[in-house]
Amino acid sequence: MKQSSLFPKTRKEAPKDAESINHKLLVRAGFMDQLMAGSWTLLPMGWKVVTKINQIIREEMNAIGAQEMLMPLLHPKEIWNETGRWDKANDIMYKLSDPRQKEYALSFTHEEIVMDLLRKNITSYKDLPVSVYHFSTKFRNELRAKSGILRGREFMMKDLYSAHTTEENLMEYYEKVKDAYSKIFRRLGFNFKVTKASGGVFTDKFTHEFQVLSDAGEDTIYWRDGDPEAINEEVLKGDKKDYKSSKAIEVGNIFPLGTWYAERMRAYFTDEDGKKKPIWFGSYGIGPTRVMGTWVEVSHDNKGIIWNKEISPFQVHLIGLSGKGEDIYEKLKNAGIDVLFDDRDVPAGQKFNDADLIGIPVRLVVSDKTGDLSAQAGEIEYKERTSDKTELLDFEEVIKKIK
RNA sequence: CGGGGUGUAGUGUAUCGGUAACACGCUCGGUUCGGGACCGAGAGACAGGCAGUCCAAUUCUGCCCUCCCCGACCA
Repeated sequence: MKQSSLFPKTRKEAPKDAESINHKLLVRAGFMDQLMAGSWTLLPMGWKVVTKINQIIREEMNAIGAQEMLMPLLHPKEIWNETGRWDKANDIMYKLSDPRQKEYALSFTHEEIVMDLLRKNITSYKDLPVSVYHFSTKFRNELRAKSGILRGREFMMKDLYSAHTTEENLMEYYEKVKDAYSKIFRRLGFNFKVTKASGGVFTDKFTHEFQVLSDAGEDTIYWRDGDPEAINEEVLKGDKKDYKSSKAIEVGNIFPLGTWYAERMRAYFTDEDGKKKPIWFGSYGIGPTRVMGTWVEVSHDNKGIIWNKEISPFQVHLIGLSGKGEDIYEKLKNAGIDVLFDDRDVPAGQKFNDADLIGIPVRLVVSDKTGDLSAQAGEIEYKERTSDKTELLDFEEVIKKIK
């Protein structure tokens, strides 16, 4: 991608209302744009980042046998009435009606929809277990959207649902998902804690949250060294004196929901003894857009964002000075490298500042000073976003470093 | 939803009763070309909206809206 045609341009100043780090940096660097409170466009680079986050999630979901699909976002009132959540979730659910007065909800989650699929398609214990997931928009009427992209009214979520014949089988899978989620957040590079929490409007049982330690978080979690899990303040009763604590951002949450949904929606299967039994159910969510915002909160400096190679919008940022770089750009592309080539006719300082702001982990510079592969010796300046050191490498060495 | 802020060119700000200025950005020309370079010339705003006060309102008053922050709420 040539930076001269990248949409949009970077900004020198953050919007004046922006206070949170992710809001300031993601807007300045051109990753997202605000339409209204809690509502964001993911601009081309922002979408690339989210796509990479999604891909990591997808790989780990597929690895535990989950099947990807896509469900509607416009839901009929009737299905929400079946569980009583049309009224129970009134505060958070966007409701609308069409010209004929038929009422709908914009999806804030999909338990009811999956349960409907299950009752239509699952008849025997032989049909279970099943786990399905999708990536889609969630609408939640937050009383107060805030903190940039961390708490929006419309955001992306990967939600996974699993169905089982027994509680044991559900809990076995629940643990699998817990491991898969841990693997995802480890791959993404977060310092996070698996945290015991309550279930909110979803279940009376305990649940687990995946909490990234950050002052920008809304939750407070407690843990003791050596414990496998932290505890959310909301469920930690009693003495906190032996615990360490931190603010944290919830990036994922898993719920062992049990048979509550199946009982209300008549989703039964026939077991080995020919008896009708309710399906055991669990749901599991990760918010990729919040993950992006969280990454910026925990990985930036005073110059800009610092992506890691897993979710960086591009693998390398090639800066051409004095009109150089085009041939290196072509070579990198041909080598399969996803490169952002700053071919703009602007001062070098502006290019370097933008590179720092955008935060691609590897920066290459080609100029009169470095020489040019097509010319003679061929040297490319190599620098990592997190380091002040630069070194001169030839093309092959650069490729080796990147891969 | 309660409380507190906020709203002026694309962005960030100034003016604070006499009809809007500056910086950045943008356009054109020229000089530059390794950390947002320089010179010159331009374009760009019925000052969030609606009422009201006043000879006169961006400026004062009221209502509404917006966005941000604190709280409540919250997969």
